[in-house]
Amino acid sequence: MATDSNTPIFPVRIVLKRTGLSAELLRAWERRYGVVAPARTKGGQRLYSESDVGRLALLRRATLHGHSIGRLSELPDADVAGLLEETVSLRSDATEPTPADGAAERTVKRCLEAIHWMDGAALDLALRRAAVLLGPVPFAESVVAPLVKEVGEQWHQGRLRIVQEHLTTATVRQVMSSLLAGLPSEPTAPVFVAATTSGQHHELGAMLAAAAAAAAGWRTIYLGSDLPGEEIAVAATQLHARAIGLSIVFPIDEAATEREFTALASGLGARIPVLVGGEGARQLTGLINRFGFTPIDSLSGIRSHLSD
Amino acid sequence: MATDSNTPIFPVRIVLKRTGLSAELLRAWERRYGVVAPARTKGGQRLYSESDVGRLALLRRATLHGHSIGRLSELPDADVAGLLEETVSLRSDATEPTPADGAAERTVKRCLEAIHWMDGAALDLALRRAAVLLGPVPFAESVVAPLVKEVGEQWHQGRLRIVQEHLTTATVRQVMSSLLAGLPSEPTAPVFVAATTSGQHHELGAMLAAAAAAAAGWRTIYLGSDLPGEEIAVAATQLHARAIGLSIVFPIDEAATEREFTALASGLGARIPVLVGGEGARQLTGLINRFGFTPIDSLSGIRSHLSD
DNA sequence: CATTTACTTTACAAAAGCCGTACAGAATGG
DNA sequence: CCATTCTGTACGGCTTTTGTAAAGTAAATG
Repeated sequence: MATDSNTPIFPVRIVLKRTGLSAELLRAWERRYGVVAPARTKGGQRLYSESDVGRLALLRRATLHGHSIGRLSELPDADVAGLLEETVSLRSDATEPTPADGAAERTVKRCLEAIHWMDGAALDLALRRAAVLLGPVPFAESVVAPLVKEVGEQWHQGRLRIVQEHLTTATVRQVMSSLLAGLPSEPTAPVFVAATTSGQHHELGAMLAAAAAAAAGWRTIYLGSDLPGEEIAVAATQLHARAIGLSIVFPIDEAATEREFTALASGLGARIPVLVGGEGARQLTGLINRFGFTPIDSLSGIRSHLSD
Repeated sequence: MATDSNTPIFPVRIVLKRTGLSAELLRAWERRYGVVAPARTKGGQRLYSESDVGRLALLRRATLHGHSIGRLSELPDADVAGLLEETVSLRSDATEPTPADGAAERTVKRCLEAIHWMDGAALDLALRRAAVLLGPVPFAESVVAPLVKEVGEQWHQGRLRIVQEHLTTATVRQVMSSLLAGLPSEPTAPVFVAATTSGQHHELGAMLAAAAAAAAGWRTIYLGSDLPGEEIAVAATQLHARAIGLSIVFPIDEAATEREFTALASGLGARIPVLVGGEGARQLTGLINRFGFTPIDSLSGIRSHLSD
């Protein structure tokens, strides 16, 4: 092929965009540590290859997690990736604070501010920054989930307008879906169907479930919000889904939910596990168990359930 | 064959229209980089072939995404397309050059098929391919708009299930929003607010309006569907919107729509133009005019209105 | 034949890059 | 604690790249 991952083709501005580095810093890294050695045009301008970009993005994430560029620069890509993986996973159980750690809270705060001013661009920017910094899964767990919860509460208390909630939904959805698009998915992987039952208009919970499933390697189909149980059943059957994720937030209407569950359960020929999350799941555990569904109270809960 | 994609038939002015290039720039590209070598008439005027136009459109889009024309000019079409896909954040399995003409119709057909089988991945892929190939505006006009219309009709006739409509919405939304994210936007550009009034759950019309506005250089805020008129007014005021886009599809309920319009109009302090599109706009022109709003019947209608 | 459209060449200017150098805050190591 | 790196950032002068404009001529159009 004419363009493999070592063909120098990307001008510096694209590299900056994709890695989030500043021009000065990138040049400093090259000059001082030789992190990459881009080809040059006749006139002397840099031309980077796909693998250069990958390495730079990796290095940047690693530095943001506290590693020093001087040391990293001597390591091959694989080692950097290993190191990064190690630190990120360490953080989750060792609760050792790293520089990137307060980032989640700060991002949530900044997002709430942006939502208050209805500044969609700022919201988008803050979210994307955090997404790059943290990686898809921690981003979903430590930024989106708390943000959604907070927005839900404020909206419930009348401290946020409907538009603000809508704007949040639209923006978060954009960011999440562009993240999901970046996750690899095997055509043979088991299928996960995410949706929200009739009357449930808050779709971010389902979106989060979809993200968690996708990150766990499942092929994820996101059906959106406000779907009759019967329809969900049809889709799940036709798609040979191996699991279904529902989100119930508000209103928490036990009778209506029961109707939907009944329709869903009777429409499902085979026994397909149904995971139910969201604020509503906490309050309706009885109902959920009665149908043989599984209540979920955190994103990591989804992950562990999907591992089976 | 008399007219294959290499037959030179297009005079320069058509090419300018279709690619969005300026005459000077096009000639500069030919002179300096030899991006295409059009045939000439006896008198020396340029005649471009279909594949020339395709290549030029592709190159233009790639440059807008930050690639430098000097490098791109050395690459064959397929590589440019590959690069573009990559930088617009897609993964490609390469192959299939297809810089062809009936692409739009074929894509719509393929999409309908995918929708029928609820194959979200295939739908996504088909849409993204077409989006890269055609560019945002033609994509919206010649693929998304017809597709949405067709899906709406089939759904209305009961030939499509609710899930299928939802799946379509979710997927199209993803693709569109990743496209929109790629469009440049000046912080000083006028603001366009797109939404759907209460009771209107079909949001793709508003999404299309948002795309058209963004492509015309506006800063676009997409608020989503099912919003009370009052809320739209608040958002538009706070954001200093210079225009508002609404989409009305179904149900076409004149009384309800009038209520929403009243709330919207009374909430808008300054006179802000309100564009109303969708199937409903055709049937409610009287109402729309009564409020001083502007009925819109095509995407290009939006564009021309926003030029003022 | 007059007006519009298109062509070529030449030139200019803004944008984007490059480099060297410098500086300040943080981290490191005695 | 202080001195010494290590790192990120900034400035200023220069080159390359790219888009746009001007001037003069020729072709097309009605």
